[in-house]
Amino acid sequence: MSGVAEHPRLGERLDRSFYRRDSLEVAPQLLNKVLAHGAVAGRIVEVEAYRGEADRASHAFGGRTARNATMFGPPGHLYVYFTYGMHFCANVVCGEEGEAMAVLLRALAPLAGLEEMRRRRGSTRAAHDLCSGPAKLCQALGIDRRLDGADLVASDGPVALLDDGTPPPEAIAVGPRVGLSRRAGESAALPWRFALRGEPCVSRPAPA
DNA sequence: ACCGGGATGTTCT
DNA sequence: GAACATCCCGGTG
Repeated sequence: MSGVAEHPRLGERLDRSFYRRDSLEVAPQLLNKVLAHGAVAGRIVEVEAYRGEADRASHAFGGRTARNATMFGPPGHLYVYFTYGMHFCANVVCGEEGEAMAVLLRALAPLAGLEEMRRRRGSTRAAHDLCSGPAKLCQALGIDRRLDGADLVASDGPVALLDDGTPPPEAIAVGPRVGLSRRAGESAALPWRFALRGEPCVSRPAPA
């Protein structure tokens, strides 16, 4: 049974065709969409595009492995990975199967289930800090490795990406991706991070 | 405000 | 053994 079905007013699921495009095109269009896991949901305010085996910053660089298998699969699925010994991060798989394109979800503005978020994240936290980072939002929504590969399009999928009718953002801040290391090389400077301008829930201040 | 280090374990060299 | 698409807390200015 899907928890999302208990809250149909949050919006309508995006369909497969939404994801079947270059991650650079999908990324800015994910802003203002809604990510929901059960009764807990937030509006997407910050994302980053990763673009397949040629992208030195991507987990897909160097080809398919056990960890990144979901990225090489069909679009419209969730790629969840574990990092730094304690955190999970979530991506949306884009493009065509085998292209290994994805969009990292970096921050949400909390919409529903704030009590549950606070219980998972720690009760002393301000609302704007519940989902203001890629690992924070996974913790707040209860997303972990069990949800790697979850289908975002299937009506009974445990995680949903929804359009709730909010219009596309008027002002999008664009800048370099966050947290990349030496291996990323020159691609670390590419402006593939997108955020809502003036949004308090982003993981760090929007670039100029 | 900024900066540094520790937590913690999976993945890849 | 090193690196890691991070986060949190405690130091200093």
